[in-house]
Amino acid sequence: MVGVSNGLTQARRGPRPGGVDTRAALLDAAREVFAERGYQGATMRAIAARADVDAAMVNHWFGSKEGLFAEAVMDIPFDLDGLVRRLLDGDVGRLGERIVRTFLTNCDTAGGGVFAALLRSGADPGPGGHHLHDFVITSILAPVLRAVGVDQPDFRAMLVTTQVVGIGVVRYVARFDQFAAADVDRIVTAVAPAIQRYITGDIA
Amino acid sequence: MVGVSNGLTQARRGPRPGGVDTRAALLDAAREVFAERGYQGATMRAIAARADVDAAMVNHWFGSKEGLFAEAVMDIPFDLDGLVRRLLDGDVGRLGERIVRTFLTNCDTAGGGVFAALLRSGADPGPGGHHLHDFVITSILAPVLRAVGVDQPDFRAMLVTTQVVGIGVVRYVARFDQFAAADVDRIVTAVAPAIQRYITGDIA
DNA sequence: CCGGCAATTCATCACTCGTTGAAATCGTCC
DNA sequence: GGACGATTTCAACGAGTGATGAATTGCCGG
Repeated sequence: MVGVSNGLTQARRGPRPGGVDTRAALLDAAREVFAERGYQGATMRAIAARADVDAAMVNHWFGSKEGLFAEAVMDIPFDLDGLVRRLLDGDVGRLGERIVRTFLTNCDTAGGGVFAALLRSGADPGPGGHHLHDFVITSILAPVLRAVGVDQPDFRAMLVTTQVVGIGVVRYVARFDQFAAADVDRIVTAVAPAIQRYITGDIA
Repeated sequence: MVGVSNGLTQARRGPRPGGVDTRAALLDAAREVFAERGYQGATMRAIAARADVDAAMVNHWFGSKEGLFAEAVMDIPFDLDGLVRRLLDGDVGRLGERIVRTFLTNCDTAGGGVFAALLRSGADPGPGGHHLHDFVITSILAPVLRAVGVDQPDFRAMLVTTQVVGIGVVRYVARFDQFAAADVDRIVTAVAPAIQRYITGDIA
């Protein structure tokens, strides 16, 4: 292919008119492609093509493919403290419900692709190998479970993780029809009691 | 690298003495590497190296990388009917326990790598994209749930899948330490009631 | 109006991938 | 024991990868 947006004539070099934000376009495209194809499967050329830009821009703006991945997927500007606080704010007996609902609504709106990218690439060798653990458990669930003050907080956090990650895989990665299309409330109703039991129930 | 087993001298061509089964060695190596690296990440050269054999043997015995994957991972000689029958044999009230235990013991012994390979490669673009669904749901859980005779069998099967797949991801793919090392009985005790509720409990 | 800086594209490099065909070697049957 | 077929390794190809450096262009301060 000769150009990027046009296959016949060569695209003009130099800055683009209209002050378009190439960096941001690359970040968006990267999240999409990483979510669809995983870290290895996402080629820089495919990402650049989706951003309608030359592949060399990845190196120009992020230094390397790994740098782009770090900024697009792992460097989530997330208010972790606020999230933990919101989860803990309310009846402990309904914490399970808040966790599922928060997870689903967050992923359904903005971060759906981010979770898929994180998980898909967590299964890849490459950067971000253990960031799923750091993110889900170390940063969120373990603090929450500790604050609740139950026994075996780490094992309980792990149990909650299995259920939440399982939902994420089925809904956002594998995209099993019936579950990917299911209503958030329906899933919350069905799953929340199971998670609640992992948090405050008898598991030993 | 010059040879395969020896970096200095060239390995002798022609059949190997002692009637070693190259095909089987390749299948075993393929299951391992596919499980570790996913479909794209597993290179034919890496698989062949683990089987201590030249990469061209993959094409000789299986035609292509995809053929090897199909036979090594997807073509599991599994007694599905027998599995379904064993699950249904016994108290319905303890079906959840049987499902988790069967899943864990099967994966811990032989098929651990197979599940990881199936899931990792299910997240890859490549062959075997929807075989996770066909295997877990269509072939196993949906028939079981239908035989039990509850309402919403498909949705219940989906819920069970989320929990089982989540355990599989955390234990065999992401390998979170605490859960990968956990005792089977401990996990069964903690998780079985949740799955049992998905099967026979109130979820709507 | 012009000089420099930043942004963008192009051409290309070295490397790895899956695949292929030929050469070499072993086992077996007559 | 000699020929033939099956098995194995080797060398190479074409495509695609991430990365790099030069060439080109627009924008902004003087």
